[in-house]
Amino acid sequence: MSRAPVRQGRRPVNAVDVAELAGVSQSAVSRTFTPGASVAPATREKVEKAAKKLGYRPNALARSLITRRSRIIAVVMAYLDNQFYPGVLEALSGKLQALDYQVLLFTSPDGSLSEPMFEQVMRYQVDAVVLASATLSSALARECRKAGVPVLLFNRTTDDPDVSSVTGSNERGGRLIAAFLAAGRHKRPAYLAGIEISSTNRDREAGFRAGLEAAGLPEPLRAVGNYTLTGAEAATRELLSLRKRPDAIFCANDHMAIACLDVARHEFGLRVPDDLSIIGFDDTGPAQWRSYRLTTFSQPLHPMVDSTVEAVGELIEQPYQKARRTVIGGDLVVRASARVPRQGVIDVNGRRVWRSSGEA
Amino acid sequence: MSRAPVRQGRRPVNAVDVAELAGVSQSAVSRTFTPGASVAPATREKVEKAAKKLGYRPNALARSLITRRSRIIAVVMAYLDNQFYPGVLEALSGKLQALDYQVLLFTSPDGSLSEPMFEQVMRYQVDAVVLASATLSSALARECRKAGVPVLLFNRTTDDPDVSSVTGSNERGGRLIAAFLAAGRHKRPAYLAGIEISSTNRDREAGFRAGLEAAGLPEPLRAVGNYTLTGAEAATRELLSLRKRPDAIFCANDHMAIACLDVARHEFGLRVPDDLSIIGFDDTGPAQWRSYRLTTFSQPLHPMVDSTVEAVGELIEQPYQKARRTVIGGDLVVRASARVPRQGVIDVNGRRVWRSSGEA
DNA sequence: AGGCCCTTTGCATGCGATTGCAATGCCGAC
DNA sequence: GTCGGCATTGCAATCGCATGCAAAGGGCCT
Repeated sequence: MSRAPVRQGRRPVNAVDVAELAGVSQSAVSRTFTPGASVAPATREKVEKAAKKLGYRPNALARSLITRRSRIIAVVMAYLDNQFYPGVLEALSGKLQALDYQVLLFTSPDGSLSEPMFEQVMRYQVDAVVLASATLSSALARECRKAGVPVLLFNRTTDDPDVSSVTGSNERGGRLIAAFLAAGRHKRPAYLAGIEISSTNRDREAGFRAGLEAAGLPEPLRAVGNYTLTGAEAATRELLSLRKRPDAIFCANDHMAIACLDVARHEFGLRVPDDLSIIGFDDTGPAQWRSYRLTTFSQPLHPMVDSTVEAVGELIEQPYQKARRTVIGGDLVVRASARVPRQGVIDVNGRRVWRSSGEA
Repeated sequence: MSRAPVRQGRRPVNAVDVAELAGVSQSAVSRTFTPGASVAPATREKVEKAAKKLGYRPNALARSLITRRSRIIAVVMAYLDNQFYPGVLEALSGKLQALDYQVLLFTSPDGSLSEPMFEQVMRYQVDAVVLASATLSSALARECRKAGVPVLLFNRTTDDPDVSSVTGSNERGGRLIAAFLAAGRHKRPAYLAGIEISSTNRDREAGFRAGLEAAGLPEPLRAVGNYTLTGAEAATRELLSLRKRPDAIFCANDHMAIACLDVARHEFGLRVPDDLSIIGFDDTGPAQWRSYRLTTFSQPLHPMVDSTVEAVGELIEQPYQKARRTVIGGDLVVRASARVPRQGVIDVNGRRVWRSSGEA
């Protein structure tokens, strides 16, 4: 067996090499690899043959230098242990790839886009930045605008009115959950909060409180889980150790709801939903697992991602248009972790969903 | 409030602009942004002030063009719903970022590196390719070598002796699990297979069979789950519907073990581990959740990722060295999904771990 | 004061492509 | 036969930065 031919430290082949072999100019080579450029079929054929022979591939970096378009999108993520985000990442990456965009991934331990990380993002001339699960200081938002790089917030918003975002219906979800609990004759609701300053937490809680008040229920008991498993466990213990414990806990996301449910069942020996109702948010994979069967408000992955990709495309074409804030609808998916009201549960595409009487 | 200044479609600032403002040459600007270059402190200061004023950032793409190093690593992934991989991705990305490498993410629906995707990878001049959860045809491996791009297989191997890889101890893990089941007096073992052609599945099964034989147990019953949730559910139903059902199932990964456990408990009403022992592989997050408490063989994330990063670094420095195949050790972590032998369970850093008598 | 050496600086070139412009060639029409 | 027009093609400039080389500057020693 002979070893495969190896280009040991040699200069990689470029358009000039191909041009020489094909007996044409370097421009011709460039044009055969540029969709829509003017090349005679015969020329194109010669070039393609030479290119294949030499193993030539256009250098995307050099191209970006001159076109000022890298076709790279920066995606900033954290909390990949919350199943919601791997799903987002997979969908986002797949859809961007289909449009011939590449994803440059940045992960941030604490969920914030740090200054040095931001600097790297900018150096790579990305065409846009998608921030999922990362807080963006308004200083950095301004930096981006200054540099002409569109930014899109995924699953969070900010006060800055010039920053576009795509989110689920956090406020409405919280409100609906309150109504659902009220309809299920719960008396002592609790809220298990995520990261206090996050917009998702703020909006879900605001909706929940508004809904409780509208239903004539008391203010919720409250503990903070910071969107982490251990945080949620501790918060659950706190709530369930109360003299008068809650009969329902709305957890600000599924990730925490799972921890909450496990603690309730296995540490406190409670039956769910007989002794305690637990509701989540997101409808991630594990929410559907047989051991949990969470009742939860869904954030539909694909619509959210589709909308994100669309918005990114528009922002790249027209960087300075008005910010667009897209809110994607969701449903209160009824499974087995919360007591079910007598009325309002309907069937939608094989899923059980709850609609309050006030809604269509 | 005045709007932030916006560089509407204007040329971004480059090193020449900075040089002019600072009253130095463009080379000086380049040097102050190149670690280790020779610049007088006074010059550096002038340049830095000018750069800050103009909001200058070096163009990494232009730099790559000349240095022939993009500092971009392509990472190819699939199956992000198996929690093992998001963890890998997060760790890998974090560690590469710390070394000033960027991650260009490619996701592949079916886990294989397709031809057009490969083409994109190559066009972006990545310094190396890490394939996790993707099969690499040996044709493509040869292409990479030809182009001088190092490839590293994560959690899989290939027959090609020239391709480096980092894996867990699949064979040993399978063998140890067999010994563990034998020590626990199980009589009818079963194997729930992953993707048949994957190296992980092959090695785990080979080890398992060897171990069973060594222990004098019969060949395992067998069904295929293809590393998917629904596949594993179906496979479990198949196994548990057998006239003489198994008393232990080794699932080729945790992802499937969870589906297996749920089906056993909730569809067949079996008590685990009293009626049936279930063992997984990977020790991912959900394996530790209270509802599952899987006994499983661990693939230690950080050692595996560290080794990967190290190997990538070496391959970039010395692309044509001999392939290195690293195998990272793991432990049989004892939790509650399998009957525990009387002997051999010891405590390691607060984790219960099983050691066969044949081992150190 | 002169010479030597080391540090710092600028000049100029090149990395691999895209693209406006002008030149070329070929075609049919008159 | 000549010319207009269109499709192709090549030339050359350009994108933003790195870097070899030579020149300049400064400090120190004799």
